[in-house]
Amino acid sequence: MKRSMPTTANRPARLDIEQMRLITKVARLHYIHGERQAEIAEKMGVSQASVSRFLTLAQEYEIVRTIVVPPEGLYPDFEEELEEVYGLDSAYVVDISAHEEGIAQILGVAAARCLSSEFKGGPVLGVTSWSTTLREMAKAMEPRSSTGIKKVVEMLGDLGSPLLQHEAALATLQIAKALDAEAVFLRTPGVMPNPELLKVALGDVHIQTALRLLGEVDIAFVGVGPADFHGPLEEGDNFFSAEQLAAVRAAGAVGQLHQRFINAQGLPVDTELDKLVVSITLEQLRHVRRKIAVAGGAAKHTALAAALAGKWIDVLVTDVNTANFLMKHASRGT
Amino acid sequence: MKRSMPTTANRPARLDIEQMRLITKVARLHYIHGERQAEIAEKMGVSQASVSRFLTLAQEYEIVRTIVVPPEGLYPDFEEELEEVYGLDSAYVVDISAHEEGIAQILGVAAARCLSSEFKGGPVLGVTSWSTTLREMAKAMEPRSSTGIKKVVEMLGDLGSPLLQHEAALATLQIAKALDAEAVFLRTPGVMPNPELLKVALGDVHIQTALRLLGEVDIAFVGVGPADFHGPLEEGDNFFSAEQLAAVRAAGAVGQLHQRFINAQGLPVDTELDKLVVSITLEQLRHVRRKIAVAGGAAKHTALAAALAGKWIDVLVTDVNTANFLMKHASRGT
DNA sequence: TTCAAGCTTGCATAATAATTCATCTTATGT
DNA sequence: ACATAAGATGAATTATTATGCAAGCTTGAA
Repeated sequence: MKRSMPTTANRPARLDIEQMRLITKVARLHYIHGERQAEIAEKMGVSQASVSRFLTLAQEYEIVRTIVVPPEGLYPDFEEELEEVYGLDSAYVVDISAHEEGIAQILGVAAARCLSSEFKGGPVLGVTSWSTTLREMAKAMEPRSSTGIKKVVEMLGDLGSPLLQHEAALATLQIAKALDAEAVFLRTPGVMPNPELLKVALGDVHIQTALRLLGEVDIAFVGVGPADFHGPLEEGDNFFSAEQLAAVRAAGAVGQLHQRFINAQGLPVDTELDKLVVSITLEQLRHVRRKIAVAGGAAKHTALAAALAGKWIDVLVTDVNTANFLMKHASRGT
Repeated sequence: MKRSMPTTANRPARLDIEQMRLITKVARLHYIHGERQAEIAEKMGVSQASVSRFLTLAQEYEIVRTIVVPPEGLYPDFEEELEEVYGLDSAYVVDISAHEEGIAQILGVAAARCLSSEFKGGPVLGVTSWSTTLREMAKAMEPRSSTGIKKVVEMLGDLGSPLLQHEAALATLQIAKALDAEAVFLRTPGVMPNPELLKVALGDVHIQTALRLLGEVDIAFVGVGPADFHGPLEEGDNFFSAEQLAAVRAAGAVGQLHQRFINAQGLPVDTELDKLVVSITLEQLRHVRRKIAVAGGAAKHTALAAALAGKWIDVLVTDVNTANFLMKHASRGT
């Protein structure tokens, strides 16, 4: 574990399946069963040096991933208060003060960790993989079976660049695989230029299947964001124009859930834009039993407060600063 | 990362928040930024030893977790479980769905690895080339030298049509060639109509040579099948009659190894039929050092479970569905 | 066939990490 | 205040892991 860490994993060409098997086996023996390289080497009839090299390869191919989870329960007071004030089923507040960068990664990892307690029953899980946080969560998820989840369905069409779309699809697949469930994609632009094009898209049978499934979602990762450009999005790619966003803000929108706009009280802001979006509707979202939001960072403060006010969230995973803001906001409001 | 791995993380009492932050920070510096313990120690003004201890704590508190994600199509967890539950030397599980047509090749590679890696001293290899799986394997085997194998001997006489017999002989030859060994054939009907004809066959000197060699087999590809017609066999050609099979099933047989019947516990089912078969006896098979079974498919599930129960298999190569069945079967059994 | 380029492997060893042990701190009972 | 035990800490040591290098194996061209 020396200098092979720079995370910038160069992705060499695909390897022989036999090689992969070997690497995986070695990785499991070392990291899961805790055997020393020398032991493994003897067992497999190779040199310790080779075992070391296999483990390096395992890192490069991301067969092994080392994740650092911010410790849980450092802020029990915040968590209880948030649950109390906003009527949440549960709140997770993580500490990001020690870490300059990568809030999305930290939240994602935290979310992956609290999955185990949240996932009971419910055969259909809804995700929005275009969110950076959720993609990080996908990476940090450990494969496990016997979750009740049968299907993992995307709740929002494509946004952003083709590269981003690809990554989103990959993340959905990773989540599905980790839960031993089937992935259902929603491969169509998430925001259409005009209502007619949306009608055309709805003709596709795959799209129809996915959209029908959105009415049966049991657990959803709610995507919360400001009524503005944010994250990896820019004007141009499958998204609203600056004018459209300005207009909807003028109509009172302060945030959106899967690109469905809401005002400060959490009520839907009904505009024409709503007819351009391919995503779970607020009406459908209302019937989801468990709505999980994983979000943090100053940019999302107001939107989160709105979503909470509208009771759109059952489980919140956020950072301590955001928790702080939300508490102050609540006391100001009342 | 020495011997603190046993997963049985004892959960020490809750720690100070500052302590937690410190540990998290150290963990991130080390695992995410890849800094050495000495660097971190200097940066934080403590000794390298302390950093090491912090990292150990991080493991214990599960602030760092190392996850192993098997590549698509690999099932190391199944393999380990099978080895554990059935006391196998090694198990090899392949993905059927992904490589619909290439599965035979994968099995071949697997078998070749079993042969090459573990045995130096075993000069006699036993095969049953009438099995479809084994013939496919023969085709896929790459020539390799320096296996200790000197002779490849057929362990079961002819079954099925003349064409099939020809293919079987060819497969035996291919395997022998690939291993740079001598092929010893057993060119006589595998199932005789009556005991007298069997005696006649035993008069042949070639047959005698082959049968004598069966007592010295070191490695065997065990042929496992149901107590029924199966594979390319039909009533009529060198095989039991439907009545005979029904009778032996009534006597408790659920499967057979080279046409020697066994019951659900893997114990021999002794009937008259045993005197009609020209193949390695169960008694002889028991003394084979390495018994390799390459088998899959729903038809063989029960028979495989029986063979495993009777400890007739040391190395198992199978498909993921069969592995699944075998695991469920094992847990039901206990 | 022969040769060389390009890989792979294992040995020996350098680099890194874990542990022991003596020492120092701190908390607590008397 | 003193004694004592429990806990931390770091220097030195031991254990483990990574890597430079040369030898061996393949492949492909001549």
